[in-house]
Amino acid sequence: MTLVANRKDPATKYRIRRLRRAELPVDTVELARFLIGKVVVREFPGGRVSGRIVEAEAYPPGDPAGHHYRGPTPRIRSMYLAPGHSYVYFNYGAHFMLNVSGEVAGRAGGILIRAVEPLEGIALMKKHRECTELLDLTRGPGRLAAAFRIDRSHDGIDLCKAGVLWLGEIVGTARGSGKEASGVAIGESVRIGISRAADHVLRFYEPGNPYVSGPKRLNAKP
DNA sequence: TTGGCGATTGGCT
DNA sequence: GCCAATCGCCAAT
Repeated sequence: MTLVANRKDPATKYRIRRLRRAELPVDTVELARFLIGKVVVREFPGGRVSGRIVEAEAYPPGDPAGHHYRGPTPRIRSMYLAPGHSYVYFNYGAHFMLNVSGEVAGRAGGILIRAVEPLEGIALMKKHRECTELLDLTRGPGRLAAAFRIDRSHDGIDLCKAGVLWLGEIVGTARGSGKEASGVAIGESVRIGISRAADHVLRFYEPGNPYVSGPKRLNAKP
């Protein structure tokens, strides 16, 4: 199932290797699936916060629900970067959203990281969120950004490079990778909270994982 | 220059 | 389950 069992062993360390750009699918929808099971790592001077991606949504080129639908604007410039760059925006006057660019440079596509399963730095996440409920720390895009203290300054970062924010894969456990390596199916559904293209099945999640957000009807288990 | 609106959350019924 | 809060973006004036 999940890696939640590791809570029983606080000393558990994860070995995480950074993803290389060359291994990322150059396609927003494929990359969204690929990222399920991968890890978001946030480095602080005092420690590290990391979490395993359990839910993501694709906003591919031509998608009426995508910010890039009406052509390029200053805000969305990072979605035009090569796959594996961050696109961070501020929404509803209150929350930052972390996205990963998914198309070849010059073409816009984004993947919204909607939820992660906390791995390292849980105490730090609780502090950032001012919340002690483990299940509420990173379940939802706004919460995840707050727990990782991701803001506008993290827009346009190369996530395949060492730095304050990067993408990785757990080394040494089958649960570290996505569908192909683990053999576990990835759930699919329509996306959450949008009005246009509301019937497109572009949301991907790990069935049964308690850190997946959204209503039950969208989170069918295997 | 302005107003409508949003890839959400948390609090209250 | 419903709904207000809140503010940056951008299309239209």
